[in-house]
Amino acid sequence: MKNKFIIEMQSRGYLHQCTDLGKLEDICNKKSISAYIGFDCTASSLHVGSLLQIMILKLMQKHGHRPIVLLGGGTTLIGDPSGKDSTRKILNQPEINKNIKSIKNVFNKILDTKNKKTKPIFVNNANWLTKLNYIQFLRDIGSHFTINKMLTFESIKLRLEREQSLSYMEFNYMILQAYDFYKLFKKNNCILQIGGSDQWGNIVNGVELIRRILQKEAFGLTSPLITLASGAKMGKTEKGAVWLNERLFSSYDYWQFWRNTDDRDVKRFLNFFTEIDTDEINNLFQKERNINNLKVMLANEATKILHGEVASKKAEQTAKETFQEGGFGKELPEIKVTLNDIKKGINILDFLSKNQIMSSKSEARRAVNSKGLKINNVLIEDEKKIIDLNNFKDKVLKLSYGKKKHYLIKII
RNA sequence: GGAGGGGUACCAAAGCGGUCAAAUGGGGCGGGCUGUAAACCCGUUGACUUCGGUCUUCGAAAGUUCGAAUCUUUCCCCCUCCA
Repeated sequence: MKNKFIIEMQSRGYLHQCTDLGKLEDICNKKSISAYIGFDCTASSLHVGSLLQIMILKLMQKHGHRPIVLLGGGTTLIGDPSGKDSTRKILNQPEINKNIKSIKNVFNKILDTKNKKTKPIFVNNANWLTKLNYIQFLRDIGSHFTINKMLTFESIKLRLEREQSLSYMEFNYMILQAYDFYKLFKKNNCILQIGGSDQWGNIVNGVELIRRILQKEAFGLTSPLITLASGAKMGKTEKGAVWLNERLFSSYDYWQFWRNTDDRDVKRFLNFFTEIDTDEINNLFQKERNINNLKVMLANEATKILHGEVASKKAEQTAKETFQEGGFGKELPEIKVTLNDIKKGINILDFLSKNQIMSSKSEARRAVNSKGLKINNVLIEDEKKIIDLNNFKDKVLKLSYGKKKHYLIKII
């Protein structure tokens, strides 16, 4: 029997594979379930690459199910070999704990933490993994895995085929992930693990472990790998990776990231990254002639979900002022300078390289020579240009590099 | 353990004594066109510069030479084949 949650998973394009979709639907129809997704804690923030997973958790909540967010404090100590050509940098526990704390903020922003019934549960697998007894673990869990089978998994096979070294430590990752699922199944009655399509093998292992040890059925479900129309990896901008933490990637830049979506990706992204109804999205595409309006909508909605309505509005307003009116949008990145420095006058090249707008004076020089730099919308053609008080209006100056990068230089 | 091949800029890959800050392609960045899109076209892509040049780079170190990415030695790493 069809289930609303699963139907929406499908219509939004979140669903790639499931161990037993029919049965899962039956269960979802009868009761609300708990499902978990594990997240890697190698950085102090997740980036848009993880956003799809988080949106799935959000969708669960919408349909009355409870998400469990596993912050892999334990597994990050090992490093998942899936989709990696080489061993990852190994972090120590204090670093990981710091990352977990920082990453948690994002979930609290995106997910609904008010509704008691669907409030997310945060777990850290370091709590059980670091306490394991090696011999006991080998006997209880290790005995259920055969090397023969493990060698057939894509993540392992690939590394072996390419003759890239795979340490015994990494080889154990999938067992640990399977154990996580087993643990959560027992402890939190979590019957479903969700992940990206690259996690399929790891997830299935967990499902099988639960069946072997407990003779109970658990489910696995994966989301598709997001590919960009251009073929590039999602989540790169001229400012680097698109982080979800505001401290690393401002809400204005985040808005811009979505605003700059390729035409061909807009529809999919509206489904993936906003809560607009799928039918409504189809409708919009029929009615709206100007796809740019839909990009603005995408940017507004996506930013709202992560950074809130106020930030989203501000970003939209700034974009309008900056791009349509050529003005000074309030949310543009700010660079502060002292009145004294400006009175003395500062060479444009020195200014650019000292404030990290450019990585070197040579780069700054190139920018000027290729007509890429503007002050207050006026092209700078002389690399000897001195910035002084005359360039400021009300203590503010707008510096533009290319068409998309704008900065407000403020005198403090 | 034996035999061979190789490590060059963000990536791939040429160069194999001077004309090499290093061909070419991809990527990045800037410009043009446009719609803050795509495609396409042009430019650019080590640092510093008084724009004359100067300095640091071709796995690491030492050496040969007027001169080395290019030759020699040692070391480190990777790959292929044999055991």
